[in-house]
Amino acid sequence: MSREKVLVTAALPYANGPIHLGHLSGAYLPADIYVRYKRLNGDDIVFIGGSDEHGVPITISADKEGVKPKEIIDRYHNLNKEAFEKFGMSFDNYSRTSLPIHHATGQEFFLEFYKRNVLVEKKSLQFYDEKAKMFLPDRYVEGTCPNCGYEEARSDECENCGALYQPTELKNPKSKITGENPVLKETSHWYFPLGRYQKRLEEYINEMNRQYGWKENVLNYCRGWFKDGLGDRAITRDLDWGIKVPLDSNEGKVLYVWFEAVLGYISSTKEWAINKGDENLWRKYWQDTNTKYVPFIGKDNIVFHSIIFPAFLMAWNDGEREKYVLPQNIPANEFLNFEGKKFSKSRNWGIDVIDFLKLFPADPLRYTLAANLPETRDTDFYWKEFQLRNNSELADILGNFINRTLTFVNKHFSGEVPSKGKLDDIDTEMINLIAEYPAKVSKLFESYKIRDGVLEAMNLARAGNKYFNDSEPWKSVKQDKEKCASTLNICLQAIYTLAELLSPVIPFSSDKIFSMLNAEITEWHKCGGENLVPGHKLGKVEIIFPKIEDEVIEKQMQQLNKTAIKEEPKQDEQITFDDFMKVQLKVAEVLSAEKLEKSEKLLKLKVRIGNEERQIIAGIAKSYKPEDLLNKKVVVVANLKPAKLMGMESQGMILAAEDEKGGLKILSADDLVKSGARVK
RNA sequence: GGCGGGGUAGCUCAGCAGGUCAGAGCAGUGGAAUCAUAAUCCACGUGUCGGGGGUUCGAAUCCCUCCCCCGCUACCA
Repeated sequence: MSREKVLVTAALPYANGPIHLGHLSGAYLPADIYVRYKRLNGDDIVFIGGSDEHGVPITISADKEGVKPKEIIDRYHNLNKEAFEKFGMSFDNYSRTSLPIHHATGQEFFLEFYKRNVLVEKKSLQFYDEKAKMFLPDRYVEGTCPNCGYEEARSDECENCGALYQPTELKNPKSKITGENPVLKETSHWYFPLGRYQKRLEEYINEMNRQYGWKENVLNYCRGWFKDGLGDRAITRDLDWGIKVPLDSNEGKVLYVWFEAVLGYISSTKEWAINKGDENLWRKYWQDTNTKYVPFIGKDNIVFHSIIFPAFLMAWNDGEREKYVLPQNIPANEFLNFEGKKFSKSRNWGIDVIDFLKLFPADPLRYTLAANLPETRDTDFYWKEFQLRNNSELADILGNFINRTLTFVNKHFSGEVPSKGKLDDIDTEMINLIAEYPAKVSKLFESYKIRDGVLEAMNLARAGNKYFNDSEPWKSVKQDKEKCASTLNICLQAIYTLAELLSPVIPFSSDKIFSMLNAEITEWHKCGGENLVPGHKLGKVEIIFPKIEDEVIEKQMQQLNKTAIKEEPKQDEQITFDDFMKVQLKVAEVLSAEKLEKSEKLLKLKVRIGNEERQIIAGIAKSYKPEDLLNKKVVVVANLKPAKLMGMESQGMILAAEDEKGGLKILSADDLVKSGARVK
């Protein structure tokens, strides 16, 4: 196969928290295995990563801790970089989007689009803090909810009653920064017109899929987006933290993080080129149609890499300047869950990479994750499975095969590779089998079936054990030393092959195996041949994969359950009489009812509770016609906080129960009961 | 409610351009062997492929419908 030029990127982790095992499974580990394999395969490959360091969540974290955003991003950038290094990620460059080179790249794209009139400008009213001299993002404004009177409501939504409204409706707005009353001021923002590229994007994806076979999950996500239709997306924000919009008239504006983060791949490659001493080297990858660009990501990132980023690059390529390559394939993975549930920082469910690697070496984790990558659907990480993969696969099958072979050679052949003599069928079959492996595993890796490739490689260790057993060298050593020598020679070659085939997966252990063999790794396609010559002196034997004891795993599981934050109380939890009496159920009489336009399910009702009249919006239009309800006596929750539905205030809730067919039946009261009577 | 993803052996998962597709690994049972980290090797699975209906000569694989789980989301009451 001819040498390929490959550009691999792995999703930029957001520098607002530590990465966990799920991130590794989604993007980083498969990317790293692929890249390590491609390097051995002799391909011209560059592997790019970095931290995504802009955006509002980071400024909020900073505010919460009373520190500058820089402190947050430095902390997590360094933490995650260290975690990646310990995990064995072999990035050629791990950059960060706060660097000048990235700011320049983001601005260059913006200006290019701006000058060529690709962008659309839209004006809107937004809160402006005159003291701080800045526009305030939604989350920086607080005020009194126009609906329920809650005093700490956000500018466009109330956390208390759930109402949504325009910022102009908010009462007593206050800036969270200065405490001053902000004024509404006109601001303009730039939008990227994704819709203009939809047709070309669809063609691009269809063509790539036709040629390279994209994954079903990726195609489905794209189809969903296309079906809804792509619209304009704002690419600027009124914020201080981020890349400045490079226009004089746009003081105080930055590029929206989603616009510039994907460009981080490009700027990180630029940084790599500079470090390499050739500042234009990055162009050789990004701006050459022969490059195979493969971004590894998790499913949450599909839209950015299959639609938005390609649209940017198309827009750029429509101009006169050097053209960029678009992704050739996007091997996005689903998610890894943890012990049956989603990773959750707030519930303290899961484990961070950095913490995991304090407890266990990287390779058993890499192998366990690789053997169960969420390539076709969500999968789970279980502590028990981790132990099992380590003990019964890495230690018992692979480790033991290596150990039994090497100790045997040490004992009977003074630690030197024995020569092959006359071969039996079983020997030639094994030699042929070994020789098939590099291509076999290669084929799977090339089609991004990383999991299958890893498991297939491990099968060679199983075959090795079988061959060893069937050949019975412990017998032949006494009766037929030549046959015994052949057996051990072949086993050693198999170990060499295994060390190489598995080196992308368990690089640290692979190095150890090579040093035990006292040999160097070779090109991928050669590793299935005879790489250890007779008489070659082997290195010192050691145990590569110690077993993990039950107690160690149990301790982790206990730890997890102890620190996990309990979920909501169960539904069958009992409540006290007082609890029940907090809910005021009253009989109400329906005075009028009408269907709400534009709503499938909602009816607007006027009811009388005693002397009081109320408006209630009820989601029962599918089961009742307005006239069915007139003068009916129904049961309502009288002290429910009002809520806004479809812009109409609902001041209560009508009790209804679902019938067998999924329709709703209202609970009605006997005619003798007076309106306003308490139900208890 | 909408959208998306799933429901296949005890467990974790493959298979899903319809015809050796009823699978792998682990666990379990029985046996062989003893070089090795008590590690290996061999043999053994009657699973309604979530339920029901349909298309077809033939469906886990296509269509319809229902049930359940997960994620995102909404005019949840």
